[in-house]
Amino acid sequence: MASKKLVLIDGNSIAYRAFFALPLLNNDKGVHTNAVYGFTMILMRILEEEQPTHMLVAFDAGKTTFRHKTYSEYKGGRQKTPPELSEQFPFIHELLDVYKIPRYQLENYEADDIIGTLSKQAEEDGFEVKVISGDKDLTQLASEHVTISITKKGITEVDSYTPEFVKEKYGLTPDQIIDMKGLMGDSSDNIPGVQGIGEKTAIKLLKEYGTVENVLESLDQLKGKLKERLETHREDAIMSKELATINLNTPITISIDDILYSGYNPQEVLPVFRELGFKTLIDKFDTGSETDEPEEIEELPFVAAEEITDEMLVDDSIFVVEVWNENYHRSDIAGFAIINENGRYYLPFGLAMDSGPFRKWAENEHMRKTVFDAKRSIVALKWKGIELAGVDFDVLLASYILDASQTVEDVAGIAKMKGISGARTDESVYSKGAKRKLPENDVLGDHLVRKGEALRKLSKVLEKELRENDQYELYHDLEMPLAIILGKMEAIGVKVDVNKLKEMGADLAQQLQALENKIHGLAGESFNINSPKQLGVILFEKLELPPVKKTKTGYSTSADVLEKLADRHEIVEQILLYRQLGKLQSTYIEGLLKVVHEDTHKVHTRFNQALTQTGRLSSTDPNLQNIPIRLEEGRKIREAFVPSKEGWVIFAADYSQIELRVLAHIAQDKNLMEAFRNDMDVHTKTAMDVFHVEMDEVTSNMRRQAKAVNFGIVYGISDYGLSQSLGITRKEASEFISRYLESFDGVKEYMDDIVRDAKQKGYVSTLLQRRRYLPEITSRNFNLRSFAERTAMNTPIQGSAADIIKKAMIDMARELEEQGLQSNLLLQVHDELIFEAPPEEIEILKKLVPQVMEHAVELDVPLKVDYAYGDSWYDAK
DNA sequence: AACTCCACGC
DNA sequence: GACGTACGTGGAGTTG
Repeated sequence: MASKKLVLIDGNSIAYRAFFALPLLNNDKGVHTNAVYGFTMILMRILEEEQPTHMLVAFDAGKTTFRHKTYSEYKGGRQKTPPELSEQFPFIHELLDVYKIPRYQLENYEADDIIGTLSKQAEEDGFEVKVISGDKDLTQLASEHVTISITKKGITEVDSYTPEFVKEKYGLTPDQIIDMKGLMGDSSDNIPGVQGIGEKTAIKLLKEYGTVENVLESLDQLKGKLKERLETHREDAIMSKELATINLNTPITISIDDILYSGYNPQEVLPVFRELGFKTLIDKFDTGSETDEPEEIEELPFVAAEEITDEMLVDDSIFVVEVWNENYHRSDIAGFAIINENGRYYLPFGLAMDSGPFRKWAENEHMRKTVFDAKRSIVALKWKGIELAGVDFDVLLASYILDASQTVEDVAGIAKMKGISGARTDESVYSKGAKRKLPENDVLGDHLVRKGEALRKLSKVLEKELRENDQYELYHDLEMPLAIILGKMEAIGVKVDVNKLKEMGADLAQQLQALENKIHGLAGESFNINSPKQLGVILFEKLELPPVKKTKTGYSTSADVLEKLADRHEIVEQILLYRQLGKLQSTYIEGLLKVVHEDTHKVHTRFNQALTQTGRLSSTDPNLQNIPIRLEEGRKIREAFVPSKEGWVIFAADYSQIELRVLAHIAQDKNLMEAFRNDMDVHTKTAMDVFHVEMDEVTSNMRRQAKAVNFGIVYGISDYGLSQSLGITRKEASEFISRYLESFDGVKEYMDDIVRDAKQKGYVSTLLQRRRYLPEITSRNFNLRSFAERTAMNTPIQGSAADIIKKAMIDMARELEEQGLQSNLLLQVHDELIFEAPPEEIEILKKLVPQVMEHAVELDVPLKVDYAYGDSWYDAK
C-alpha cells in the first residue's frame, strides 16, 4: 500500500464545538440537529481532504474515569451537557454507522486516551495519523507522523499542530504541553495547577528547565513569590501534570486492523440525511456524486446498424427497448440495442420495425432475451404490433426482488448500486422536464448500447444473488410470469361508459354549485372552499370555531377535525359534503375522462410491479385500485366500468379475510385457526375473546371495535393509530391490543419471534421468500425502531397475502388459456380479481375462480373466496 | 416544478 | 417516556 492514513476524531469534543458554533437548528420533527449537522460538515470535509484508509471516532464513556481516582474534582464544576445536545448523540452515532466509520468508547477512559493509544500504535506501524478535536490538550500527541487539527472559532477552520507549529506557538515541544498544564492548570477541566502561575510563567520556566519535575528540583535557583508558590503547590503541580497526561497505554479492545475505512454508500447515507432534514446536504450529495465523478467513461465500441443482419438476431441476447414516454401505452420507441456473442448493435427504430427477420426474432420465444422492465417492453411493442416473446431475464424485477427499498430510476441506477460503471443515466442524456429531448443518433446509440452492456453484467450478478438468497423461484416462477400476465391485462384495458361518467359529472356539477352558494352564504363571503388556507381563515377566525388540530402551515381542516365541529355550525356539514362530491368530480369523473382512449373508450392502467415494499402491486394512470366503494355516492362511479363486449358481465372475486387467515397460518395460533376452520365471522370472534362475552352478547359496537383491532393487526398500525380510528385514548387502544394478544397467544408469540428474528437477520420473509430489509430495527431512535418492529410483524402478513394472489393470477391465467376460455382478467385490487366474461362462461367461472384462488397455496386454514357478477363493476357486488 | 393538504382504496 | 405513527395515487392550492 502506498500510504496508510489513520484519522482519529474526538467525538464528544467535535459535537460540543459544532453545537455551540451553530444556531439551534430544528428539523421538521422538532428535533435539534445543529450538532449533528456541524459534525457531518466536519466529517465530510475530513473524508474528502484526508482520504483515510483507517478511521475511528472515539467517545467519552460515562461520567467517571481513572483520573477521578487521582483527583475527585476532575472536570468538576462543569456545566451539565445541555439536553438539546445530549439528544443529538444517538443521531451522530447513527450517522457514523451509515458512513461505515467505526466508533469506540471505553469505560473509565476518555476519548483522548483512546486516541493517544491508537495514534502511538499507528505511528509505530508506519501510519500517517491525523487527530481531529476541539480540545488543545490533544496537541501533546503531535509528532513527526502525528498531526493534531484543532477546530478554531467556526467549525470548518482548523489549526494544524505539528511539532513545528507547537514550537512556534509556545516555544515548547509537544510533550511539554502537559508540563505546561501541570504548572498553569486548566480551568475547563478543573485542573488546579500552581496558584498564581499562568501561561507566560509556565512557558518561561519550561524553556529553562524542561519539565515540571526539573523545575521543582531546581527551586533553589528561583526566588521570591514564585519559589514560594511552587513550594506550597508542589503536589498540585505533579498531580496536575498527571491529570493532563493522555494515557498512551489504554487497554483498548480494538486494534488498528479493526478500524479500516473503505468508504460509504451514498444510498445508505441519504435516508439519514432525509430523516434529519439536511436539505442542503442532500442536494450537495445528489449532485455532488454526479458532478465530482464525471467518470471518464471508457469508450464502448458498437455497430450502428444500417441494415438488420443475422448475427444481431440470435438466442441469448440483451435487448434494450427504449420506450420514450413514461406511460408506455402507445408511446413512441426511441430505438433498440442488442448485445450478444456476436457484438453490440444499435438498431434505429424505423429500420428494425421494417425488418421481417427482426420481428420474427422478437416474437420467437426460443430466442431468449434479457431486458430491463419486461412488461414495459412487451406492452410498448404490442402497441406497435410486435408480440415480444422469449423474455428470459428482467433486471428490474430481479433488482426489486432482491431489495425493494432501493428505488430504481433506470439501468444506470441499478448499475451504480452494484458497482458497475459505464452506463449513463437517462436524465443525463435526455435532460428532464420541459428540456427533455431525443439526442442525435450517435449519442442515443451509445447510450442504449451502454445500457445493454450494463444489463449484461447485471443479469449475471443479480441471478447469482437471487439464487444465494433462495429467491430465484420467487423471481422466475412468480414475478416473471406475472409480468407477462399484467402486461396483457393492461393492454386489454377496461371499458368505460363515457356517457355515464359525463352524466354523473353534470349532476355533480349542479350539486357542487348549489353547495358552494350555500357555503358562501353561510360564511358571509365567497372564498375558495378547496383551499385549506382560506377555509381555515373562514372557520377558525371569522366563524371562531375552535381549532382542533394544526398542521405545519396552519389550521387543519381534515375530515376528522370537521366532524368534531359538525354540531357547532351548519356550514361544517356542507363543507364535508362539498369535499366528498368535489373529490368524486375532480379525481374520479374528470380524472378518469382524461385518460379514457377516445376511439376505444377504454382505460389502460399501468400496474407497478416493482414499487411497494410489501410485494403488493400499485396502479397508475389511472389508479384503478382506489375506485370508491364505501359510500354509495362514490360507489356509483363503478357503474361506468363495463364489459368491453355487448352482453358480457363483470365478474369479481375477492378473498375473505386473507391477511388474518395468513396470520393464523404463520403464527399457528390455535384460536384463530379454529375460528377460520369453523368459518366464523372473525370480527365477532375477536369481540367475544377480547370482551369475554358469548356470541349472542356481542354488540355491534363491540364488533366494530374488534374489527378495528384486526385492521390494526393486518396493517401494522400503532396504538396511536388504533386510538385515532376508534376515537379513544392511546391508553385504551393499548389496552385493547394487550387483551387481543392475551386471547390469541399464538399471535403474541409470533409477534415477539418475528421481531427477534428480524433483529438477528436484518430482514423478514414472506411465504414465497419475498424479503423486506429492516436496518432500522436496531436503531437507537425510538420512532424508527418502533416503526421497523411493526413493519416486521406486518410485512410477512401483507406480503404473503400479496404472494398468494399473485400465484392465483398465474394459475387463473393458465386455466383460462388451457380451457380456451374467452374471459379476460382485467384488474387486481390487492385481495380481489376482476374479470370480464361472456355470459356462457359465467357458470364456469363461478366454479373455477374460487377453486383456483382458494388453492393457490395450501395453508393450515382454508382460504375463502366470495364472488359476484353483473352488468358493471357496480353490479358485481 | 415541488411542496402541502386532503381524500380515495386495501 | 420520548415521538409520530399501514401502503399506495392523485387533485387542488400554494410557493419558488
